[in-house]
Amino acid sequence: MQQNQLLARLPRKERERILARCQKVDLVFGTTLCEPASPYRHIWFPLTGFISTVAVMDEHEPLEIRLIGNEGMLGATLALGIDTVPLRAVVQGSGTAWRMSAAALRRELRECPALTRMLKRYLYVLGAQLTQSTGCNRFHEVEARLARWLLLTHDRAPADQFYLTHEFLAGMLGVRRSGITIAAGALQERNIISYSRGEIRVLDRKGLEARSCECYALGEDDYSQVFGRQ
Amino acid sequence: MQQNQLLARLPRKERERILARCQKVDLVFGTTLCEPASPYRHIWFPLTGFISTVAVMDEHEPLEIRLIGNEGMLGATLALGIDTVPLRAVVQGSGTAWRMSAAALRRELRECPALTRMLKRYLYVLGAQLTQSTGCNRFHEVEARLARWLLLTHDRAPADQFYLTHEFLAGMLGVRRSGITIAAGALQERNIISYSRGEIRVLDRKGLEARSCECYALGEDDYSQVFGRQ
DNA sequence: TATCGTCTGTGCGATGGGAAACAGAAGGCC
DNA sequence: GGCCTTCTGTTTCCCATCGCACAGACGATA
Repeated sequence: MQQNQLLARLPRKERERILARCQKVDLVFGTTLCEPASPYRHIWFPLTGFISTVAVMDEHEPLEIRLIGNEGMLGATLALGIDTVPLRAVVQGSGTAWRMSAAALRRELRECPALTRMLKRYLYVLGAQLTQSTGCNRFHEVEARLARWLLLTHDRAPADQFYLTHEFLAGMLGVRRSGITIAAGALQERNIISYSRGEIRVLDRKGLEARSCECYALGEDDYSQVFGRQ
Repeated sequence: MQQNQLLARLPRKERERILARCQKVDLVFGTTLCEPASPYRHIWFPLTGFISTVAVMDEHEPLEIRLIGNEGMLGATLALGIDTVPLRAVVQGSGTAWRMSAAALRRELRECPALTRMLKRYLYVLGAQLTQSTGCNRFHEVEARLARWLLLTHDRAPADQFYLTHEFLAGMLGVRRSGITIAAGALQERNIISYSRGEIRVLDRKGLEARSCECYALGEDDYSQVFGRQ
């Protein structure tokens, strides 16, 4: 089983120390892990599951802000010394994760500089990706944004296939359900994906990259520039 | 002249220590202070001037990400241990600022926990506001976003009047120039603002707040919840 | 006073997407 | 097999905004 990539980048000693404070838990699709404005109780390092954070807007469906898979973690803002959850977090793909209490994380942040350093770098990348998304939401069309989003999901999912209804995708991207039907239909037409009743399968990863906006690639670059390739 | 609000929140001793490392400089409208991907050479705490950070997008005018006035600073990401400038920064309103070398900031971050603590809080607020903007760009209409943007500018400008052409505003909000003409015309119609050849005057602050989307108020709330009122 | 550049007002067709509704298709359940 | 729910395909109408173009207005400068 693949390790969480943030933990994998810690020196062995620190990693073991952190893992000793973690429990392995199941992430169950649809579970809400935390609600904004409440204090963090736990933080998560996904392994095979993945989590989505969403902004709850007045008069709109919640809008997806980012996806967290084994490349990242939920709860990094604790490293800023503020305990309040900024966004709702919901399990997007079932699987496993390491979970740690917020109190333990705070303790480890005090005593483990390598962890602090890593979380700070991660926060920098988050900021960059958030910025990217701001522009993406403003300028890019549904099909390109859908392609980007499917790529992000594909990277984090353990298989080429995952469960996502049009309705759900529409909520995430902040567009109409039928807008997704059109865009997804166009991708299916080109044999880039196939889907049926929520089961989406990525057939042509390169094709998906070609139909996506540049925001996908730029976000990946940000991550690997800060953390180094693999 | 009013102090920078972040510095004002430091304990007196630390503040004086920081100020001893700063020079007072003029911010000149239109000057580019830093370009993305280069290392920070200086950081700025605006006093009467204000700075805008913009994301440079392929195939689009740069999109404004945030405005920095005396409530904030440029260069906070240095507290994350990464020296690279994430966004282009341009002077938006002439005035003054405290400027400090990046090297001095790094030194002070090591030796002054109160400064570190403050910058981390500030970064948290930035993240929250960035999130807000993502949704705002996605859902809200030009007039509401314009009103929000004028409020942000009004808060940071030393007077009720400032220089902003429609062309410029259009670039900031990522819309057509004539879209601004329409929206600004509607605000002028209601005697909320007046303008002529780039000189915009806020006549009715409350009215502007009423026409703005909720994002303005939410962003202010984030700031004051983290830092406390006044 | 004449000229020029900048800034603003306005009008046109085109378009991506929003809102709502409905029909068909595929599974699950009895 | 029959029924119901969920998911998807599609249509119609509508609107905000785009892209573009052009005209008017104002200020500066000669």
